[in-house]
Amino acid sequence: MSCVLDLLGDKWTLLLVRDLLLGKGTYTEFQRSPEGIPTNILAERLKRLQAADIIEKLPYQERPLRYRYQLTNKGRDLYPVLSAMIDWGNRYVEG
Amino acid sequence: MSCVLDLLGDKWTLLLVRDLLLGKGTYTEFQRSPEGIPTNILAERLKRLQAADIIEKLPYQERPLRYRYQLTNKGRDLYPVLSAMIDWGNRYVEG
DNA sequence: CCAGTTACTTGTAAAATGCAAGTGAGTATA
DNA sequence: TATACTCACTTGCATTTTACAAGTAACTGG
Repeated sequence: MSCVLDLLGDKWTLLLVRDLLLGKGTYTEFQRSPEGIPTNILAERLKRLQAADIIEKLPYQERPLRYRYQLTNKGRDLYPVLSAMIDWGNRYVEG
Repeated sequence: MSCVLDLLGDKWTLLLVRDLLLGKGTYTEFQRSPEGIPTNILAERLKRLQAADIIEKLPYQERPLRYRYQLTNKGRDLYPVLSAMIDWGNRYVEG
C-alpha cells in the first residue's frame, strides 16, 4: 500500500493514467487536459511512469519522428483503481 | 477525478484511511504505524479529513476526556479504492 | 510535587511544485 | 534560403509543502 502510494500518491500521476486510458498519448495532449499540468512536472512524471513500467514510449510516425506514450498491461490494470475513485467521486463530490 | 485527487492525492491520506479501516483511531495509533507519518502532517490531514466529512472525532472516554477518529459512511466507502490499490500492489509491486 | 501519557503546535531546513521562459530538432511557408 | 511554427522538452526561480526535531498544554497516577 505504502509502495503503491510512493508511485501513485500525488496529484498528477493518476490524472495522466486517466488521460492514457482515454486514449491520449502525446506530450501536448497531456498538457491540453483541462487541469493544466505544469510542463516540468509532466516530463518528470512520464519518466517515472516509464521507469515503473506503467507506460512505454513508442514511435507513431517518422518524418518527423514522433513518439506517443502508451499504457503497459501493468498500467492498464490500474483501471479498477481509477474506476473506484470515479465512483466515489460521483457519489460524494459535487463541484 | 481531479477533485477526488485534491482530497486524496498525496502520500499520507489514504494510509490514514487504511489505518482507520483496520480499526486504528487515536493520534498515537496513527503515529505508531510503520510508515512513520510526521506529527504535523498527521494533525493537518486529520483536520482536512474531518472538514471533508470523511472522518469524525468522537469521545471514547472521560477522565481524562479522549477522542478517537472514525470513518464516516463517506469515508468507509473509500474501501473499494483501497482494495483496488492493494490488489494492484500485490500483483505488480514486490518490495 | 514529579514523572508520564496523550494530543497536539511551532520552528526550520530540505524537497516538491508551479510558473515562465528558453532550447533544439524538424517542417512548412514566403 | 531566411522566417515562422510545432512538438517535446529543459532550465531557473519563487512559492508551497514536507520532514524532522523540539516544545507545549491538559490531565493523571504515584
